[in-house]
Amino acid sequence: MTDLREQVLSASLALIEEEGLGALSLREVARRAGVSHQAPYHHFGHKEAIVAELVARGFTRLAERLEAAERARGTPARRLMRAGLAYVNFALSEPASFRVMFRPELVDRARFPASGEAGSRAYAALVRLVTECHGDRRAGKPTAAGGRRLEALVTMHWSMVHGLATLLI
Amino acid sequence: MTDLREQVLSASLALIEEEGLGALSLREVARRAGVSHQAPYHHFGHKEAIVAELVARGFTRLAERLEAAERARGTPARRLMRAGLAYVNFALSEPASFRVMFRPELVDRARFPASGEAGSRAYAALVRLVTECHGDRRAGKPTAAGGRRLEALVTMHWSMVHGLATLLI
DNA sequence: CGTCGGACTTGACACTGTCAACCACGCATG
DNA sequence: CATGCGTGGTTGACAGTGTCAAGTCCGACG
Repeated sequence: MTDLREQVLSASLALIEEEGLGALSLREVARRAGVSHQAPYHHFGHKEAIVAELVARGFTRLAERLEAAERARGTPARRLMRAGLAYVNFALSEPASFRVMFRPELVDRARFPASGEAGSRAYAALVRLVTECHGDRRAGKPTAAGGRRLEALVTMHWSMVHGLATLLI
Repeated sequence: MTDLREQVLSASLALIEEEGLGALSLREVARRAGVSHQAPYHHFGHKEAIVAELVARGFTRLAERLEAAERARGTPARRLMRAGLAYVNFALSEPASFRVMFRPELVDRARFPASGEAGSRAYAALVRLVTECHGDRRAGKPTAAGGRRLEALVTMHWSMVHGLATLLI
């Protein structure tokens, strides 16, 4: 009724959740919002812009959850564990957002910088968590030499928890 | 010219490689093969069937590479490492296949069992490699109790190498 | 010779994203 | 007060898509 923009976004998310990402159609979304097929287009310009906004908001919410885990009490390892759980929980509670977020070819991050920034924010939280955790802990097997070892560690953790989340949904 | 079926498959792969997965269109493929827009349809029935065949062939080639790594000489750990390299190399040498293979919602594995079987074959090779490797090696941190520990280990390795491969392309 | 089946074509349909022009209304300004 | 204008909305069109239906061609086989 009131704020069509929000209505379009939530209808898109619902549609993705119900019928899969391929079924996301501006016209169907408009139909669900009870509005003509060009009304959403007036708010967003391209279909890509809708997806970009969904991605940006999703990453923002994910970043918030990770940052909350960061502020939790306990050892660094415990905080990292909490963040991993938060990641998986996010994927389970918002599968539509999660799926759309990790489909980089859907939205050109150069043209929609907000999406990229939100993603970077979540990634930065993960980097902090891992560095903090491995500052006083030795790594299991020293993957490689040089300063890129940290990056490799982050990739390792991220890949593991992301793979798990993907398998669960 | 001769075998339209093969021509359609390779044209599809080329199209995905050039313009991304979203641009895969039966009609464009037909155009490239210099044939009417219904000729491919006659060979495959649905668009999904083309993708399913691409997926099945991709997984078969990946499985072959993993099995080759399995037969290599050296310690189990070395063989596992070789398999990981083979995995990443596959992703880099056939990025179009790789991308289409790990998009489960594109092809319904119940309706196209060949795709699922090829995937299982690759997964089975990975399971053998990991079990062989961790039979005489202790795990770094015992993730959980019960017989599902092996499965968790496989997921861990697979997620790591898959995440790496995804990041590289 | 006939006919039969597979490979292929042409033509249509509903659907999509997007462009263009048009309408209604609230609001600041001449 | 009238005027113009931007904002949110509409209808109508266009090219492109996947898919269905019917027709055409041609070689193999009775």
